[in-house]
Amino acid sequence: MRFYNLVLPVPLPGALVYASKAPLLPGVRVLVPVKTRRMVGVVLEEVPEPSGPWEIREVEEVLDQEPLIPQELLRFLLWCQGYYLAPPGEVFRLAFPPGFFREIRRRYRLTPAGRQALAEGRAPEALSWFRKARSLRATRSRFTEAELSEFLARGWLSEEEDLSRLRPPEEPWLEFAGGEPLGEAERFLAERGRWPRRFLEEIFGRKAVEDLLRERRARVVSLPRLRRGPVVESGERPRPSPEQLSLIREIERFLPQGFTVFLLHGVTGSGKTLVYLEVAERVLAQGKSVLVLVPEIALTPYVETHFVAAFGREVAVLHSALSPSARAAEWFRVARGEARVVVGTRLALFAPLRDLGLIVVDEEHDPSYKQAERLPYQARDLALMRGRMAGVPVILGSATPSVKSFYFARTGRYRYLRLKSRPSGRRLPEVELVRLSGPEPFSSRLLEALSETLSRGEQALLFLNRRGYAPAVYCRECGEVLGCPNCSLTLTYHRARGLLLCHFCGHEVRAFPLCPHCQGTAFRLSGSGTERIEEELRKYFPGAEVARLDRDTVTSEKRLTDLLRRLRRGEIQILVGTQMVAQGHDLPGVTLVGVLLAEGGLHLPDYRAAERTFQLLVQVAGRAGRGNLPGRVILQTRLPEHYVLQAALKQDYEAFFEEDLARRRAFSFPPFKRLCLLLVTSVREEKAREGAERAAEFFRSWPELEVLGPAPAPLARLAGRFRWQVLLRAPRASAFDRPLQRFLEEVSRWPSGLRVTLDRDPEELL
DNA sequence: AGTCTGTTGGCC
DNA sequence: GCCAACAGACTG
Repeated sequence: MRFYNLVLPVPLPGALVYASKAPLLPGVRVLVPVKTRRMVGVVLEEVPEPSGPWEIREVEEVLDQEPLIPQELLRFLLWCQGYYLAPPGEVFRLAFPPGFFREIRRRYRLTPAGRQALAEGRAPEALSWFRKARSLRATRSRFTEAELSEFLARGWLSEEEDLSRLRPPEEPWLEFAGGEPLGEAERFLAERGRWPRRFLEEIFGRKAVEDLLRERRARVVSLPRLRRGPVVESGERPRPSPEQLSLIREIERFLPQGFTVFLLHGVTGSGKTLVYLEVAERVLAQGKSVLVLVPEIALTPYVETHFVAAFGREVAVLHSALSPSARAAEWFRVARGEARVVVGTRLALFAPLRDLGLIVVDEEHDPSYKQAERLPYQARDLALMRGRMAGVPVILGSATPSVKSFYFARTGRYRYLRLKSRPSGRRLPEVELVRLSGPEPFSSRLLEALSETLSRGEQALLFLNRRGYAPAVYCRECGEVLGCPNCSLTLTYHRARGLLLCHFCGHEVRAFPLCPHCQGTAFRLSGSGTERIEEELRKYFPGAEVARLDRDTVTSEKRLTDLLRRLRRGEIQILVGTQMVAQGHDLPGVTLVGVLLAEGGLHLPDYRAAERTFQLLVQVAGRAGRGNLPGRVILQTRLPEHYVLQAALKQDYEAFFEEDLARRRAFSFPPFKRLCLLLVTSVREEKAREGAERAAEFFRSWPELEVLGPAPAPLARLAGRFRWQVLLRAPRASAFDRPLQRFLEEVSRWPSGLRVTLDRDPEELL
């Protein structure tokens, strides 16, 4: 018997030991019994026979012939686990497509006998629900234990284990048999070696494919499904400019040195993608693989198209909008080394690439790289660690680098590469600040600019980071604001839906209820959201077509592309939107960009609020004048003197950076110190407070740590739970390791009813 | 004693 | 995360 440490898909603090007669390689998956359940486990390492008091159970089945997770990734996952102090099962789940690493559950399904009983009316109509296979959990909410066992005893239901989705979906491919290719279809196949039968039949017809098989010019093999990628003509890559070429040379000069970080600073459209492509080509030629991270699902098609044009089906795409089977198939192509380039969002960081040779993080400043829920990891930061552990270069690209990355470039830890030239023929937009006073959402300056733009037949984009009609509603009688009963947030009025909504927990009430304080019936709306702005614009410009782009109007990918298409065709004159409009869409007809409240977001309790606002303003401004016409940007603000607005006015990144860095130095924020945020929540307020006080007390005994708090979180109550927080500060990240470890051990002995979450390197202090 | 409901410890 | 075991409340 041999013994192995296994990671299981449950939030256990460590690995468990199982026995196996056959030797197992680290990184393979096995099926094991856990208490009364069965689960997939991942082999970590062989261990000596343990002498603990528990019984060692045996591995039931080996799921993979070869490890799907390369050694390098395995080590990286363990590092992540140690850094975030998360259960290894939670971290390992990130490294698999949905379904590959999970508990195996029972399902119940109608048998032929059950079907017949239903048809003859002998079985209750409710039984027809089992025409689809159903989980035990879903079944329990509909039927009692007694009913279920009766159905089983009568033979109407069968019980089975759900072993689907443990492996990727496959499909038949044709493999070229060799020799001199004859005919069109055969030449096409010979060029590729093998290709999905489905696609061959689409191009050459069913008969041609059958002929190939009958004449034994090709054979059928089963391989992972190939995703239908973008249709791209290959070989039309532009040549790098002299400026790009010198940067490419610079990066290539450092390739043999292993881990090096490059910060590629260049405006959108300045050709960063071409630099990535050229370096990637060099790395692939050395037989290594390339990982390219993009912040948003919506940006993958753009980057994907360029990479597919260059590297064809060596490119795999990974993001959460792929169907589970598509994601599994793409993932498996990567694990088997069939795709050596991965383009994807933050989850692609954990792609099982073999012989990793390069990591690219595009738009590295983007806040989407930080996962907000569950395990709060920062994919950009982790990409640097994966690069360091694998000994490979990392390129961070951005038009507005994060303060942290720019600081490291300044101090020489990263190599700084600047792409200065703009895409040909495009001038910097003309930016102006307009002071906003009084409650009106529009300044006269903006209204004038809008009518000028419309009269020239051009388009305008207005930006306001607040959806709904009015962000707050006050009672006219007692003056109280209508708040969410579960959260410490005001309810937002959505006029079209006739509802008051909590934007956090989704709580909704019909507009307008009685005032919960005084039973008053009259209300006053305060402030404006995109819905109200849209309405006002219709009043000011009755002839213009006004459209709105926010989460309320854009509920699907299709509606977004429809809206953007209408805009490009000139069917829309004014588009109002939340930050969705800031994201990299190319809108050639837009010559005027208006930001209704440019300092919105600056007041947030977040040391990066200034950075985020500046980046957003530069990005929104970049939407103006991307076609042949010059662009104009109007930033409305109540704080025109603020350094962020002054820097945005001049579109001067370095001015912003210097000022922001000085502030961070003065207040001991990153990059000068490291932070860790501890959140204690409970349905009982005093429990949350006591927990936070105990935590603060605990950390005060560690001399290297500075304890700020405890204090109620800025969002003091969310979804019915009270929230208290403690902020820890230290000179080095490693100073947190021991104290946090000890703390988590202690928390496990605390009475229940409290939830403690850790956020290492928090980016928002909410 | 039997039955139901809510809480809690531990998974090898 | 989830199950089983347990405690306590209520029933007959």
